[in-house]
Amino acid sequence: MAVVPRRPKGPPLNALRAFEAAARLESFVLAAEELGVTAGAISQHIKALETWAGTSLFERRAQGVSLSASGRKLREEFTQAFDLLSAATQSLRNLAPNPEIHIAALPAIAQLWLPERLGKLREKYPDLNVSVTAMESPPSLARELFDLSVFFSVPPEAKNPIVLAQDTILPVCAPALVDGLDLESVQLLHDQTWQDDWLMWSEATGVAVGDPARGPRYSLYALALEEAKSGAGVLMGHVCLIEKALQSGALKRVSSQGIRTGKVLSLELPHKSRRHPRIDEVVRLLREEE
Amino acid sequence: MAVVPRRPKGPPLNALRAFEAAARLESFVLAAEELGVTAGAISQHIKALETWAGTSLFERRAQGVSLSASGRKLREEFTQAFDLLSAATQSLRNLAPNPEIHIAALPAIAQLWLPERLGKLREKYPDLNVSVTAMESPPSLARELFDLSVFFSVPPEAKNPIVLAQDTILPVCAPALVDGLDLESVQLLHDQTWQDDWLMWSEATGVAVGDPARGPRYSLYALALEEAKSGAGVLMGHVCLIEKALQSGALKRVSSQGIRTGKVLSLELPHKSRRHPRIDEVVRLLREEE
DNA sequence: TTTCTTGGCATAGAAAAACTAAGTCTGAGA
DNA sequence: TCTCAGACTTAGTTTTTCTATGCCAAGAAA
Repeated sequence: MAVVPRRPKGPPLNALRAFEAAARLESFVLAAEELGVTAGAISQHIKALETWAGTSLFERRAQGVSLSASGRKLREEFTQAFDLLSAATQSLRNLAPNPEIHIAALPAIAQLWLPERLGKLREKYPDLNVSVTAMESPPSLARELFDLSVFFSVPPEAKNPIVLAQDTILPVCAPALVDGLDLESVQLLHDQTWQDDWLMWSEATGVAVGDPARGPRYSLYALALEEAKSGAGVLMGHVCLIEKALQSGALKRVSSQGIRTGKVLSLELPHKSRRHPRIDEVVRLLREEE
Repeated sequence: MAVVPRRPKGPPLNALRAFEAAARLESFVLAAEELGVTAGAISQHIKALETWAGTSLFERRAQGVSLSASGRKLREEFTQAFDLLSAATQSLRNLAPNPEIHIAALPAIAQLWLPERLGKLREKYPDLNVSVTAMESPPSLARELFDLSVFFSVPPEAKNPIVLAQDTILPVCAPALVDGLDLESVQLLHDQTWQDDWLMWSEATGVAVGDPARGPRYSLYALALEEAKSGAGVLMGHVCLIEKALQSGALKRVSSQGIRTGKVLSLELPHKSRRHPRIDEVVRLLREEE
């Protein structure tokens, strides 16, 4: 009692941030991904915080963590605080004379859809400073420092998406393969993350394709596309991503029956108060309004 | 253009905290003190942040820094964010089974006023876990993790102070010295931070004391008090701090003319939403209501 | 003037924190 | 039963952060 220690320090800020992310996502792995570190780091942060607070924050289960009752109450407070902090940081970034425009997109979109548009953008506004980060799932724009994101989503999912295109799929292959093609026996090419494209198309059109799961899988859609161009098989093409290959004749439609997947190519922006000063120019161009 | 780097990281959180403190206090030195580090550390954080943002945040002058126009706009945002964060941290701390009660006080108060009360407190609630930190100026209770502070202040200064006592001063000395004492020639004892006590008293009472600045200075009031007890001279006594010495007879009043300094001994609490669950018991006892 | 004091800057080295990598453990589902 | 996902642990490394020191400039004081 009545010791006189040095000024008491709060817990490490990074540990608080780790807690907030883990609490919001209810997963150390997802939190780690959002913060760009390994899950082990998150685990350590949480442990440090639990030690500091003298209380346990998560209930560890073998297949994932869940917030303990006490942790749940805190989540809201911390999320609010870090949202504000993130907004302030965005303002700070926008102070710079010509701040970079950070775009987040699905790898396939980043490789196949964006480049052409960004080329035009650069032509029109040569001073803009754009960078693109590819990732599997859309970042929280309230938290991460992106100025714009382009992903596929099912419509009621996002808050205020700007719909750029419907996602329409139809099979395509190299011109050499197209004559006398038998969809029931030819190799089918798949993207890792869109494994049921073939099944969906076959069911929707009634066209028989044999085993819809046969054939090689690629971790990148752009890779599958290259393979298709060189005649490795038939790819289920997402129209908005293969426009260029169709125009140039590098790929041909195998069937004219395109179907909608129900997803849309959607563009999202952060809250108004934290938008990049020149984001409107970019959005207008991406929507092809000019 | 269109590189695909790893997930972009924001600036280090600690740098943001340093900026917030420096911006609010408009001084690296004060910010360093608040955060419990050296000024050099703050300087480095700010520089890192300025590099990250590509903009300068402070205008450096030889006798201190001032916020640049762009920095000023950000201050409010960051202060809000860190206030929230600090509140959330407080909630976290209060989750623990029996969280410590952190008291901040002026060194003199921590040494001379608190101990007796804390003794009673311990007697009445033996399970309470109290710690005391001495510091020269009152901490921001919205920011630092204190549950209660006791300082001298001039009334309109604090937001919601609980006034514990008026600050009344009068000269005291050891019993052996009191007979035939000549205030114009005896040694006067001073506390470093209350150098004008003697002048104020002399002017208010009209009693001549010779040169009011003569005699030794002590960096701690408790030290001056000990010296007075052992007969080194006459101390300007702050009544609320020397009650015990007067009661025990270790010190005698040299004059019965006490005057008010205009300051009050005041107790402050953080905002309601972040108070320690058992703070009311402590406050009641410190106010001597029970 | 000259000197002193205050507040900030730069740098090197030391200390602390954060991160990764690799292996372990556990429960769920095939 | 086997496999897998998700979390944990630990050791070692890398990165960040901090301190200590000396320096400099401008205002205050002598």
